[in-house]
Amino acid sequence: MSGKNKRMLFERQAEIARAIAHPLRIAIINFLKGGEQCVCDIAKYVGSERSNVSRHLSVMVGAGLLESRKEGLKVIYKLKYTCIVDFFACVSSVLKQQAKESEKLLKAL
Amino acid sequence: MSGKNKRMLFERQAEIARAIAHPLRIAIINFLKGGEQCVCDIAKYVGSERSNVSRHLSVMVGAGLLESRKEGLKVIYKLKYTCIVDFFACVSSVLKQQAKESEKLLKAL
DNA sequence: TTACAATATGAGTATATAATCATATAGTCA
DNA sequence: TGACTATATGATTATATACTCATATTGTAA
Repeated sequence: MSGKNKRMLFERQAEIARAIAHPLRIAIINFLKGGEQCVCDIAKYVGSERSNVSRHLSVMVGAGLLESRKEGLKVIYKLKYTCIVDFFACVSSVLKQQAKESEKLLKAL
Repeated sequence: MSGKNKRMLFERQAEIARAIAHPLRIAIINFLKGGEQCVCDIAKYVGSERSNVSRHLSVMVGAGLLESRKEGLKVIYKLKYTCIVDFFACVSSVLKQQAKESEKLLKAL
């Protein structure tokens, strides 16, 4: 792959990572793992203003992580690619290893 | 898990995602997949100022993704958790699916 | 039609992040 | 010692992101 194409790929990958990189959005992804949900229920779940949640949802739609459909007054969002969830498997293993390290350190005191 | 602990977990996960979410840092991670490297070589590889690269490296060290050691004048950085690389497997599959979609759309015109 | 509910979005403000340049620190070697 | 190299970091500026409030849009139902 050429340098220019690599740069474009890294840019797109960063876009997706940025779309994940917010605690509220991670909470939303976790909620949507259990199935599609409307904005109002997502807002209730994550405990934030609907307008704010709506913006975070559109960030993720923009990055291609979510898709939505209308159902009467409501807009229903769902995860488009379930493999996003795998990301958290990796992150969790990192956090676990970090926790182990701190534990070791603690015992050494 | 309690709501408070969940929030803390999401915060830590977001921290890690943020530490990945920059094209330069993704380029660095890709470079380090091949083995540990000094700042000067990383800077050459990604085509950026050493001071800038140094900052990006410290962001990733701060999030616990990298570790470093001194070797004479040089500081050598390496990936601490190789599973970080798995994240890109997921992202790549998302990008591939998105590319397929655009292709379909293109053919329909 | 009017009143209401769910969602989206513009505007403003606050905060975070990134890049650059200058400078500091630490190690090497003549 | 002094000159040099690799790296880190303070200060500045530019840009991006997040949150809030007010308002617009769209659909429902009386």
